[in-house]
Amino acid sequence: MERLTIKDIARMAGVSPTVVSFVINNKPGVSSSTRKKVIEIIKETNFRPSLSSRRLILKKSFNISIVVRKGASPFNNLFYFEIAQGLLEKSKEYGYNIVFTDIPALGDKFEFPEIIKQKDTDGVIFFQDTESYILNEIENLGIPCVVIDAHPDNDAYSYVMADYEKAAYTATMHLIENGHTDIAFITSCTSPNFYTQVFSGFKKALDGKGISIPSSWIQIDANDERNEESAYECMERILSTKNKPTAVFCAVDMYAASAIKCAKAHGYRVPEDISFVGIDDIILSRYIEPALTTIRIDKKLMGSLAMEMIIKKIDGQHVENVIVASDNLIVRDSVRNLRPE
Amino acid sequence: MERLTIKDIARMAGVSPTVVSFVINNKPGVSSSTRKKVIEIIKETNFRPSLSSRRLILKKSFNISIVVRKGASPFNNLFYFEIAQGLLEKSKEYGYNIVFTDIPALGDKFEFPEIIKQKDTDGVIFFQDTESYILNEIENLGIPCVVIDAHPDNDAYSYVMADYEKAAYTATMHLIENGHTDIAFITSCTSPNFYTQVFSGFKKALDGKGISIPSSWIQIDANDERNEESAYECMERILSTKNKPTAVFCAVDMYAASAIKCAKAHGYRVPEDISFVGIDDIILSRYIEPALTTIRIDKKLMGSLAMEMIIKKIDGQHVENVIVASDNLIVRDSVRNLRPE
DNA sequence: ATGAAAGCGCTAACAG
DNA sequence: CTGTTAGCGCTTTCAT
Repeated sequence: MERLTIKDIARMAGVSPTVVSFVINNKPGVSSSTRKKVIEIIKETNFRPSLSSRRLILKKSFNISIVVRKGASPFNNLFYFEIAQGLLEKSKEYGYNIVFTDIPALGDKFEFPEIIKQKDTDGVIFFQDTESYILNEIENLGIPCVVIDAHPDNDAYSYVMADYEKAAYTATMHLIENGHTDIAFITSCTSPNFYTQVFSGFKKALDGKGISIPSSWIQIDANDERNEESAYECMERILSTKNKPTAVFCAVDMYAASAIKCAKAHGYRVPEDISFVGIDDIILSRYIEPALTTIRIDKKLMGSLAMEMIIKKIDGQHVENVIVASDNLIVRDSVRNLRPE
Repeated sequence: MERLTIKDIARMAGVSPTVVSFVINNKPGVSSSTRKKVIEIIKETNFRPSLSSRRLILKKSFNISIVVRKGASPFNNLFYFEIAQGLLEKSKEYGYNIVFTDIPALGDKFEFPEIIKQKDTDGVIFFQDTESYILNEIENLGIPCVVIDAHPDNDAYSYVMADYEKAAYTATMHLIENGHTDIAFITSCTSPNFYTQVFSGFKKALDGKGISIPSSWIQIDANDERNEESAYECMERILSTKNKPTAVFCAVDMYAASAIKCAKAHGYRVPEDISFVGIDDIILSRYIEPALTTIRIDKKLMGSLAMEMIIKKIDGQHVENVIVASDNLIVRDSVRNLRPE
């Protein structure tokens, strides 16, 4: 079965291909009667114009690449997927394909995927922190890009990120509102921007209530590569101080999972002896024991916002970076209320 | 900066576009000296032929769509991601784009994504169970497809799936080898094929040792939609029988997670009082307490096999369905050894 | 071994 | 308002 072309439709409708093209593209300059006729035939025949031809003449690929980091942790992968769903939904409205690619893990020999080298993409969306030389190269190729959930040092690139300061503030305040004043803090500091945000949110909450804590309760050596062990060690250090905190705020749910494991291993009950809050609301958080109270980061929203941004950029419009509100507290079982009822 | 074309390269090399096309496509009929010259210039200029043109003339999209179910559980998403990585790796070798799409959740009004309607895809890969009328429609459109990790009722469609019978057998044998003979079983039966496989693996292990169990220990009403509650209820039913099993085999890790939760809630210690094994090795399994002993299903392998299949089908070759070996036991902490040391 | 030319299916001047 | 026509950048037949 031969594929229909615009010519066939034109013949069937008794008009020229131009006219058909016009109605397909919703352009003015066609009498409403012919337009109606053409539309009817298109519907009847279930005709779709060849994307390949349009790509060629329009010099547009109708592809948007999403690039993820090879060898990212499974938990990050889960994020990716949530983000991807946001992207996908939006992409449909605009007629773009979402094509999935990856780049080597941090530190490995870097190379762009073929789709980018061939410029078979109208825009690219990076997931999470991306070295700026990569972003530079993309820019050099003249391809618009936006990065999702990174913590950029400057505003040279478009991004959509979560408001981690607000998240940290909300998490810490929840502890305070439950009567905690002896609050420890576990975070990473590999991304300066992330660290700054999360720390200042934490501090703001404490300062607002005039709470002070020993510096040994601030542990900044968790990191994503050795997630589990690093956060575990942070918790051990906190537990080895003379005064024990009644609660610990973890910058990321994964750290909380490890820290809780550590606390239990040392004979503490959670939340009876020590309470925990995290940020992210990863799927795991519902399954650890006790289920983790946390701040939900809306990855799907971030995905659809990023999609809107990249499309604007492709269309040559100016875009503002966006920071999505991140104060959605999910109360589960990891925080004990110290207040008298 | 204007994009280079095959014409430019031809001019620079002092040959005709035809020749350039020939060398790009590795076709014979070019003297090795001119070939060398052309190759050199291509390298120098970093030239890549326009994919759009090739698509048009070759009538090939160089796209392979992967279609996932909208609203699938986050756990499935994680599977998807692993599969996607397998696909991705392979796709690079063949120069296809992997484009990500979704279809409505089971039961919702069905519609194909645009990329398929437009036939802007050379093949499609479905993730997990897919209604056969959908597969039929794709076939009608003349687009090759393969489905991954489904449990097809017949062999009309190409698929790659895990050997769940073997997995079930291996899991159950592990229990038996640890001295268990009172073994309960939690599964779903919504997919007849899956149920049959898993049940016969379980039975085979039991029969081999002449073990018999009360039928009330066989609970088949777990299901993926209400994962958590359904498996929990299955476990409650098992616990309400007069004789308690010393172990339970769960057809899927998720069921094990819920069943363990249930056992603990009823005051049983795991694995001291009751042992558990699952199948899948989802990420969660390492994090529940105790960490779950399970059979690993290699989703990434399934992805890359599916990619090889779809490419063969696109090239008009015959393909055999593949069943990937699934007896990789991952021993963790959820099984107690009843045997004297 | 190389080149000229046609054409894939569409869009967009331009002419009528 | 409608039609003619010239490409987009490649592949491929057919001459040479």
